[in-house]
Amino acid sequence: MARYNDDLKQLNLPEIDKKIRSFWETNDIFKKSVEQRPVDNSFVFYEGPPSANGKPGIHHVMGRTVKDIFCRFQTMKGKRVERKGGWDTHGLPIELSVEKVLGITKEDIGTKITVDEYNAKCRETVMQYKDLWDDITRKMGYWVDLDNPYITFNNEYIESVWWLLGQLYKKNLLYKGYTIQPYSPAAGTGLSSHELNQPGCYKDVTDTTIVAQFLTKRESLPDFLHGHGDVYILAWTTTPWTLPSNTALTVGPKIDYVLIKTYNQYTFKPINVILAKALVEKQFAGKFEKTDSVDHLLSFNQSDKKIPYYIVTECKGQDLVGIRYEQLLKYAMPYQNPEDAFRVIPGHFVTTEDGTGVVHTAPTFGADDAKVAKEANPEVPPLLVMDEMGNPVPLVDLQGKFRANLEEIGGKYVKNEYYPDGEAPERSVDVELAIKLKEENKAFKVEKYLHTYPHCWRTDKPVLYYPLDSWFIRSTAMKDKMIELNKTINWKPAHTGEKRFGNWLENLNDWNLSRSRYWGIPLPIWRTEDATEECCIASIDELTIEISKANSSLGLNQVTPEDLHRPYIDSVILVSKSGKPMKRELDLIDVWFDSGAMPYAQWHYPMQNRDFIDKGITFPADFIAEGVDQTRGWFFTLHAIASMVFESVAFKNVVSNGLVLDKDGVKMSKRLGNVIDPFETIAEYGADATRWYMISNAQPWDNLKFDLEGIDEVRRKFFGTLFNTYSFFSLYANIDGFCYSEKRFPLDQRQEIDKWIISLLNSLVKEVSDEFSDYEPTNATRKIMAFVDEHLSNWYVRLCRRRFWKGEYSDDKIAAYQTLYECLSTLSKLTAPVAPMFADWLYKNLNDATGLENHESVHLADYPISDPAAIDKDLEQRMDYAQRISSLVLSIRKKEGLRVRQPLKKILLPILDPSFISQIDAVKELILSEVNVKEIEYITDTEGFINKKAKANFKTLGKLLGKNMKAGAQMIQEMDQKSITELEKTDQYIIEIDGDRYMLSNEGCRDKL
RNA sequence: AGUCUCGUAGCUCAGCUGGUUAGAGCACUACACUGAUAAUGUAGGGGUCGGCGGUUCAAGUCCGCCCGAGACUACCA
Repeated sequence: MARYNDDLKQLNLPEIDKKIRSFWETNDIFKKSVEQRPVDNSFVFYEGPPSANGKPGIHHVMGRTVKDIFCRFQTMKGKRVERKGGWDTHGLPIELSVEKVLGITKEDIGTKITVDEYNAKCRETVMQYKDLWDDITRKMGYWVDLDNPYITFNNEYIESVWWLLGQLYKKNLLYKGYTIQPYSPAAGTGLSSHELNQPGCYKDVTDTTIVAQFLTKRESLPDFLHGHGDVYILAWTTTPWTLPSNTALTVGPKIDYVLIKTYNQYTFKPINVILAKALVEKQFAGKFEKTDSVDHLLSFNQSDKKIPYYIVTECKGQDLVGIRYEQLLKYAMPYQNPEDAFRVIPGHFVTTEDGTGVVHTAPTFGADDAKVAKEANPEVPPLLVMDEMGNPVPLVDLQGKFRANLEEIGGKYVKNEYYPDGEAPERSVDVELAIKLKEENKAFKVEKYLHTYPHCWRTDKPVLYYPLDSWFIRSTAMKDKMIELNKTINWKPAHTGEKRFGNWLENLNDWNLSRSRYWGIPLPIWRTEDATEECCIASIDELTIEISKANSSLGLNQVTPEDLHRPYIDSVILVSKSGKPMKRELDLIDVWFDSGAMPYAQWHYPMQNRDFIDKGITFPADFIAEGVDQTRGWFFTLHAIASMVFESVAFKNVVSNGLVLDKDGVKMSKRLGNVIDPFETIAEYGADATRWYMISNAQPWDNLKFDLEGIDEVRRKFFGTLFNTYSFFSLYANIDGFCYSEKRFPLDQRQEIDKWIISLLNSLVKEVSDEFSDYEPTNATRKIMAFVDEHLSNWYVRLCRRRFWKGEYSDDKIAAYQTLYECLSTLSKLTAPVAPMFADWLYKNLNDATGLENHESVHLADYPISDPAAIDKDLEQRMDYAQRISSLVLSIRKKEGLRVRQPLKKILLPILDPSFISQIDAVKELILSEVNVKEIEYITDTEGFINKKAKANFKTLGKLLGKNMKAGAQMIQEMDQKSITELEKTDQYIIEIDGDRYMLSNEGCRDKL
């Protein structure tokens, strides 16, 4: 006779893990679970590819648990859920780790090591931890196809990416332009924000700051500024070396400004200066004193201790817009439209927190500056000059030196830090300029100032903000489309989509695609030397055709490279329409484009599998999940590419999970040694307990304070209880030989308590399915836990124990077995998405013994469907009464010192309405045996035992009584027995408060005993 | 600096559109059970709901400010 497996004397989750894992592998359960479902009923899931360059951490277990849960759930709901794995193989972290291993820096590439050697090393390194990843994937029970993953460095993948870029190019969404980017002159490279955010990059530095006096041109002044003599505008800078590149002053249109008469503290010349009203006291602190008398001002003498200042008039920033001024330092003029330079423009970013409320604007060295200058009408030109080659260039070169032809500052580094050791001059350019301005009556104030400033993580020297040439995607052109499409996406949690992602889209900038690196997807754009002609290659075939054109036209002998990476692709020369040679733009593309391209590139679309996308078979995704940190990363790039190329969303539902912190809420880091090793955790506690803990403890999008004791609690409390329940069942079922071979008893032939637990079970099935459908796994697990612990184990099994061991193999006993079996079997399915191994172990133990279903694994079974006919809410309610009355009685016993062992004759139960009696009668026996009492006597108010009290129903009465609510509640509380009886009978009771009469009904008062 | 999230018992978390005495689990204490026993059950103590102010008859819940934690974006004269 078939037996229920009872090998395990006590719960051993790691043991179960091992058994089930090997069962899955030998029997190909994952594959079967996917393939048994129809192709035309798919649930599309995208795997955000991890980089195998780092080791898997506990947070990866978290993220992948979320992914796994919904994929497994949908599979059991009958969907075909393909789960193609993938590897992210490009990007800076990989380059950095290679450089670390080889002990080289970027400068060495091309000298100490060739580009192809370097790239070969990257290719090799990127998969260094693949085995660890495959291992954790298996051990944590994450089902994803590891055999056919997409790999972003493959030619097919790159080709799809090129095709996408080609689409953007055709739509005129790709362009080359310059932006201000962090740049390290010492390292000769632009820095990404990722690099800038390395720890220790922001340091406190003391800089020489200048409040400069910009002399306005009289004829451009508005009327109210006339007649005061020379008027200067004050502007503050922490980077005086940018002053020669100044081309505008920016004011806040709504900010209040004042005109002040005073004297320059260095030259003592009388001056009139304009600055923000809010900053007057800050700028005129110390040496200055305010005066209301013009005479006092005029009588000022150099030997006076304090310099007086007098406020002449005030105005709004808007009134200053358009004023022109003399160039402060005349080293060079903008090569284009110099007549539009040196004027006051409006800018909304201006604040009055620091400085003067007027921003010195040098469009070549500040991102805000460049933006506001562009927005001005007419556009303010940046200070660019022509170099020997006839190219427009800023006054500072790529080494961080002023250009040679700039008089005394020519050839000098803009910061002393850039000089080789020991060669820095005593006076930095900043100081030199400060002195010069002081002497020329152009400096209002020179001060040292302490602030944080970013430094290059490699050279440890300050970063420069510098205009660099880059390729951009004109995402701003598609902004509205992206916003509109985002509104159709179901974000979990909603605020990540509405706020974080929504705000990001509202403030969208063009996407800077360029990266000047070596290991990544090359930009497929070729240009002639003079940049007048260009082409964008969208496939390998196209490249081959263009190469042969170039070969015949230019007499070359090129072949299509086997590897599309640098350096091979760099040597390809194409020919333009007019017959000129074209070279590839040397940049690589942002790796984020790689991952955003994954819906298409994973299938080598459109060169292969056209239908997958065109017919919507694998696009868009029904579901994706990743950390919140991907909001501007993967979530955005997926969305941007889908919006721009396909005018579609890329995903319909997205779960963004939070961080995994240590148990004290501190971020895990190697430095602090608070990192949890996922392998150890799973080996010790089992994958299921780990997964269940992570999901049930906090919502996936809240940060999780990861505490091993929490896993232990889940193991004991939840899995332990379920295991014990099963052990209990199998112990007696094996003795009695129950194999569910008898016909299933209809519910109405079973005991009240059987009907009850089956009713609850069906309610649970509905709730849990709804929660999973709604991407709420935490609620689902919490509901299952409550059922298992509170109802199944603590009530059903405990009260029914006797039925399992007492007497013959009777119908009642069989009914009990059937009931418990059904609960356990259903639970195995309900829990399968979260605890796939334990669930399968439980399912197989049950089903292998009874053969009731023909599935070899729970993951091939269908998710349970709630049977509404089995749900009896009245029954659920009266059992709830029974539980509560029992608890109440036990509590009274406790208070009175009457042990449960001591039988009591009867309990008195006050009854408020007659339906209550029939409800209690149905569960009477349960209560009596539970509390060891012989009988229950119902008492009603007619017998005078009950002292009734009425209580206000605040919710309904609040509207009626308004501010008299408090008094009313008090009056109701004090109602006597007669009035209460009266109220119950007539359904009305009149109270009077402050002369106002109110008529109350039963609805407004609630009986309370 | 900005945007967003969070702050409820020693710990981890529930508290729906504002409504009566703010709830679970763990831990702790006491007890019961001894045919689920390296298991199970019951009872109990424990909270000025981060702080201040406002709206309201009524605020853990709504609004403002502040404090603290975290994430992202930016680094700005």
